[in-house]
Amino acid sequence: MSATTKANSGKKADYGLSQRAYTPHDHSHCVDRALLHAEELCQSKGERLTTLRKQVLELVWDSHKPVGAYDVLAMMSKDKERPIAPPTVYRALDFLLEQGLIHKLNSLNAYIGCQCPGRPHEGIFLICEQCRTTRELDSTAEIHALKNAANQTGFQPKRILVELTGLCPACQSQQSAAKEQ
Amino acid sequence: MSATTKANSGKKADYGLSQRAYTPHDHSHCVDRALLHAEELCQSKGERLTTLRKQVLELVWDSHKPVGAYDVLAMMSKDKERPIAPPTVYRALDFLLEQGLIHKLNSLNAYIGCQCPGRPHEGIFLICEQCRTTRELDSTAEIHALKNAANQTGFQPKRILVELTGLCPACQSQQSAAKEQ
DNA sequence: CTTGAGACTGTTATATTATATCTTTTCAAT
DNA sequence: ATTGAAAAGATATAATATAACAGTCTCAAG
Repeated sequence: MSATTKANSGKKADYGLSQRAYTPHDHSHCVDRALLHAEELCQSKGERLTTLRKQVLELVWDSHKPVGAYDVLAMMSKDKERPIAPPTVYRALDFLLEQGLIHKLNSLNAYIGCQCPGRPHEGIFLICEQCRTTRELDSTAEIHALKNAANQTGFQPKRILVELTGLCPACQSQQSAAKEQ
Repeated sequence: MSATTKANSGKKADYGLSQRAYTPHDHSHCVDRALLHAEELCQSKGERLTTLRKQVLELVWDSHKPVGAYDVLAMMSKDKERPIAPPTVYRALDFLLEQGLIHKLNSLNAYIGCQCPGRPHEGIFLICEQCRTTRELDSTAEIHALKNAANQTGFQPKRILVELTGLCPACQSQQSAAKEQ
């Protein structure tokens, strides 16, 4: 088949930080960065990033994989006498969605931390069907092309949702390795 | 704004039949056509388009708006002593999805008839946030662009989901008319 | 025609995801 | 301290979807 090469040999756009989703790394840095961004963003907008909301954000950022609302719920309830109730989690998720700090993946009913908050943008998500690792492609050109195509038909687009499901680099090489046996 | 004209004046891609979703028309034709296509397709593939499945397909095609599984359920149960159970509907929907006769709109948890079955394709959906009328844009160019962009990053895309939410031509003119008052 | 295997449907129960509503708490501004 | 608005707690329930098993239909092989 085609390009499974790891290091992008320089030709195309810089896909930046989120590429690290696929490679081992000290994930606590990602979480720290996300929390810091969130603090700053909320500060500047006069929004309240409460303990609860921060905790939910941190749990959503638990990995580079999408997390269900009830996963968050379970994680939060773990070391509590009395479990948290769903609305508590959903309200926090809704807040974070509104602030653009997380995204909802509609094909999975799950949530993932926004990899480039601040800049308002509409994500294109690359979801690995095997390991579920999900990466955000901040590619405005394609989004524009889509919106233009829609406009051509008289439709006035406002929000756009793009989710690609397939195999991430790691899972591709794993599969081809398995085949060689 | 732009092109709401019925007969496409030749310049751009042929957005064909589905444009009619926005304009009054004898919808029974759409349903008949869909059912006929379905018959032919199943025939040719050796699949069984049973009464139940046909009925579900017909109900999904009830309008150019997405329909929830439980809407179908309700419609089917209406003139029955004993109501239909969810799995019955979901199984039929799954079958129709597999055959490419309907699509699922993930942002709405709802289903809509495929406006160009047969040709395997991946839909781009234009969902009106006001009247919910939904139209399928059979635009392969943008899909390719997206897949390419994904490939550039080493991701191997398999399925793709694109949903645009906004205002359909009819609801746009309604809104601007309302403003003029 | 019979029959048997597989496909389809029925039925019951339950899982998963999400929201409505009302109460209590927090917290910043007065 | 008071208070008013926003946030969080608590209870109930809605909406969407699937698991598991039993019964029925279909159709081709005998």
